[in-house]
Amino acid sequence: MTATIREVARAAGVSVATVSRVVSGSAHRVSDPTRHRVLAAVARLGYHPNLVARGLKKRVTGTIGLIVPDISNPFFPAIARGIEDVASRAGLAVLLCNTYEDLAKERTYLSVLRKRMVDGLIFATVGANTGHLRMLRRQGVPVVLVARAPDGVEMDAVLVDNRRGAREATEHLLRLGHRRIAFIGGPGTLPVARERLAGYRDALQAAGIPVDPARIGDGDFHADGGAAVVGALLRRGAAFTAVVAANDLMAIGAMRELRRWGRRLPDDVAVVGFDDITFASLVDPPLTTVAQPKYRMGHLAMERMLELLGGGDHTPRRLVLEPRLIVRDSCGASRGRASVGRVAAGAGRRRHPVS
Amino acid sequence: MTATIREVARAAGVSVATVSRVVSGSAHRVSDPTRHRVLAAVARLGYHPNLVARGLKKRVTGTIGLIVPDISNPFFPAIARGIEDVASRAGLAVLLCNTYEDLAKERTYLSVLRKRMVDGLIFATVGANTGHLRMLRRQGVPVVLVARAPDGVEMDAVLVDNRRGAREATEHLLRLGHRRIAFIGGPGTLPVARERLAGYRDALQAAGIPVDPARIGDGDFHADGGAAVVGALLRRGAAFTAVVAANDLMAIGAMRELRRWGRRLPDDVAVVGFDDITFASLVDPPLTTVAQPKYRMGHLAMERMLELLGGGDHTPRRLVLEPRLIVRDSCGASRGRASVGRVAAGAGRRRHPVS
DNA sequence: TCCGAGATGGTAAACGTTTTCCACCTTCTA
DNA sequence: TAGAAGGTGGAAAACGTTTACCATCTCGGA
Repeated sequence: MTATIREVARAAGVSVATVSRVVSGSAHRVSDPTRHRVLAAVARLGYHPNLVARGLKKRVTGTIGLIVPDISNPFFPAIARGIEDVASRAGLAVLLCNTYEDLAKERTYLSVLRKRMVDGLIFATVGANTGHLRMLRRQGVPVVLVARAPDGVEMDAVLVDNRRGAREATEHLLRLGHRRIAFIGGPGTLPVARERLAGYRDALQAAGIPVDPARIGDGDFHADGGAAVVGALLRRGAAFTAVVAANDLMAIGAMRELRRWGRRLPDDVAVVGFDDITFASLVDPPLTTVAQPKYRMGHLAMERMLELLGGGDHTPRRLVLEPRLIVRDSCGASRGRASVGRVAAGAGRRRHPVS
Repeated sequence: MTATIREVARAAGVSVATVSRVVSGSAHRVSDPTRHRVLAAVARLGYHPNLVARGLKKRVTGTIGLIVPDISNPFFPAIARGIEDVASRAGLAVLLCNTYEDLAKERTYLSVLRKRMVDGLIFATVGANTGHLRMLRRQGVPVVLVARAPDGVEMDAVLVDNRRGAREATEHLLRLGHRRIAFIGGPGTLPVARERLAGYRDALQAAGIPVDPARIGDGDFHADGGAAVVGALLRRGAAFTAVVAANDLMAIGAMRELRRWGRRLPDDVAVVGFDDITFASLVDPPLTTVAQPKYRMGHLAMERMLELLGGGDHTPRRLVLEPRLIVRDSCGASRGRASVGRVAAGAGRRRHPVS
């Protein structure tokens, strides 16, 4: 079908070695006349080197695998773009795989991408289970984790301080005078979800407010899940004037559900999310949220991957970036109803609790 | 690093052929005792077949390439998911590449994925330029186009009737009594953008309303672009009571900008989008839009790819699906202010034109 | 007892590259 | 004029599989 290097060699009247030298631009010098004859033959036959064969010989494929849990959560495309930009500058292609938070699928993809199909692996997906990761590391496959990492495993990772982010979000609500703050968590199996829950607890405890399990629900990081948790809370008669969601998708779903129940946002209920996906600023009211430097995380993760690929220092490095609270309207702060000063002075207003 | 088939053979005391037979599950029978010895060796050494080598020999790699213009537009992840679900059931991995609407990047990726790195290619990205596509086809690479296809090129494609979708969106606005309808188009180079513009024109002309170029702006399919177009229209003093946007992202951007200018939605200006991305129903007001069957399109495209890969009938088939108007609040229809009947009877209300 | 048919498993040739040697020419220097 | 040095390009051995072909063994039937 496609021409092989052998046919080009025959057409140009040279050896395959010579053809290989001119098309792969190796250090070996080839005289100008031969080079031109080869190039002419290449053009005439429409030859493109077979990358699989090259990969077999050179032991590198020029592709890296990126495993994400859910490509329809805009958070991950944002990271992916950071990764891709760096990768494509380095001439690498990115093989993107979706696990839909399914560990079995993650394992399947892993064995598909196994060593040599891919030069390195970036995971944005891993839950608590780390067996396969350790195995990879033992086999010397370059791996970097991004956005999510299990605790206490020694691997390269680019993360955000989730606990601190959730704490700041909660503290912001506390400063605005809220005392009954609900929490929509992620799947309890995910470390990232547990960390955000911990941050929420930290803030409450620091303010001397007891953590009420009746105001905490487990979501699934999807909009519908966020709506479901809020619905359950309301049906159960839980009382809250504010909600912290463990990600923006759930926050947005929660807002939709709250509105369905006739609650005004942010007057009856304030909402804060996590991630700062593009749409956070486009929903109504614009969502106050804890921003993760998504593009930058992807960027850094891929740069680290490049180092690993280049045979640099292999002692794992954990990069923890700082999240940043972005105040928009969904928390009510911009309406100036409760000034931070007044609240800080202990004059927190009373809102009428939901339900 | 990783064990090779040769080492496994030595460890199990058999030939490489035997190992290959048991791990690749070929038709050739191997006795139970040998099979077990081999499997034991495989497990002991942590052997995984090198897919690159296998790909070289078998002439298939088990991966297909998916080239999309913009992964951060949720429209494409939705299609990707349809593709991936079918692909992964068939044991194929999907190599996803982003071109960011850049033809040069598209060409680069193409040459990276060139024959043998990938068994087939699904394009969701192609503009008017088809040279490289024809070339691919001539070389016998299975290609299927999804969501976007240049006119008059004979290739497999799964599309939506864009012209009709845009016409229906515009007609809906006309039925609601609007007479001054602006249009936010996509890049004029994209056939898909031109088709939607044509649909808008069709509707206006059928209603006997002249098409006013001053109410038409070219966007870029991004939210910011939609906002920019609306901003320019308003600054220019264009008069309109409704906007049709060539995609949801631009519609959402337009809504944001309209609000910045103090316009109430949908009372002052009605907005209709195209695509029905997830967030269309989550913004405020929920966006009336022309839904594309995204998941299904991906599904069908990948199924066609499977047929092509299976060596089935190679005469190109063009599948054109019907779009569906989804009425939400952004067009004002749900508020019942202008009944369809009254408007149809010629009693269309007058809204005060914008600016 | 012998022959043929299965069943089993080994040998070696691909697959399309890259790269290490090595050989041949020039050309320059002594 | 001989020898060295440097510039070119060819031969062939990998890379890790799969698979066509072949050899051997076992066993049942004549």
